[in-house]
Amino acid sequence: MKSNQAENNLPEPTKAELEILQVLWECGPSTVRFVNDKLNELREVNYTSTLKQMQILAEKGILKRDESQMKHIYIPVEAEEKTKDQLLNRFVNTLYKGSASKLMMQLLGNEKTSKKEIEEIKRLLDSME
Amino acid sequence: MKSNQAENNLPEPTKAELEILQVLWECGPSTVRFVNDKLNELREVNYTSTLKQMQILAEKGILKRDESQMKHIYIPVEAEEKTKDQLLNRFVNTLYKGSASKLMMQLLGNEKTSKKEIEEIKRLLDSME
DNA sequence: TGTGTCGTACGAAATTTATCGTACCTTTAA
DNA sequence: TTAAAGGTACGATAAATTTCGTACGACACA
Repeated sequence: MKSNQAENNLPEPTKAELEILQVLWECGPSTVRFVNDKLNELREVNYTSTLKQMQILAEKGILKRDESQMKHIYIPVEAEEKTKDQLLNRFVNTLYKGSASKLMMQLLGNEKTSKKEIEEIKRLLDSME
Repeated sequence: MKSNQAENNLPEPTKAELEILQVLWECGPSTVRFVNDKLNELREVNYTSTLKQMQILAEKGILKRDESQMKHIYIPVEAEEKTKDQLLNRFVNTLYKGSASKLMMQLLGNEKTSKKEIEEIKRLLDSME
């Protein structure tokens, strides 16, 4: 008995589910075959594994699908931005007690964050006036 | 067969493990009893569950422990910042293709991020010259 | 010197997540 | 009109994570 509902309503996608969402976000509504091929560019996955995942995603209400054709087309219910927002919120809450600026500090102190990125961020903020 | 090694060396902490790390980060080196009490302020967990988790954490090399007393004292091996860095990197890579500025944009567009936070971030950046 | 309390060790069950095998239906082309 | 290719459905299994029960050793103290 564990609810795990997001602040709005949809359950948090798992790792494997997120992988699939990424493909759909990048490529738009797709068939299982297409998504599976994409995934196999990175790692080996059986077609039916991907199928099952996408069916689960649909059950959970994270994806909806067009069944009018034999090749079902899967579509994310929520926009990419909205889902990422949820994940980001969860992340900030968990690791930085909800403080975005704390996260920023971490980001800026992170050697993996390039000078170029930092410049880009500044530009963004300036243009926000 | 799944390695799941971070860019440096330590395996990624799981959810339950992260909960424990947070307590240790906040309160410093602690006994199982103490950590378990802390966790129970939020949710019900059996003492031995926490014990087991912390033993696993120690096995994995994420925690070390002082066994000189009967009440073992557990201590994170890596500094809080370093571990969070890893998690943040993974997060940015996964969701934003490694672009910190993309994450920033998401953060700034996020209604949960307050004006006050945004001001704070700007101050940070300005003081970074 | 018991006996209750508090500690660790650790196997095993429960849960969650991920992967796959098999059945079976549809379409297509020889 | 059938065989092959390719689709969905779905239970079962595997793998990873989490939780817990039980055993047993240290210590305090009546």
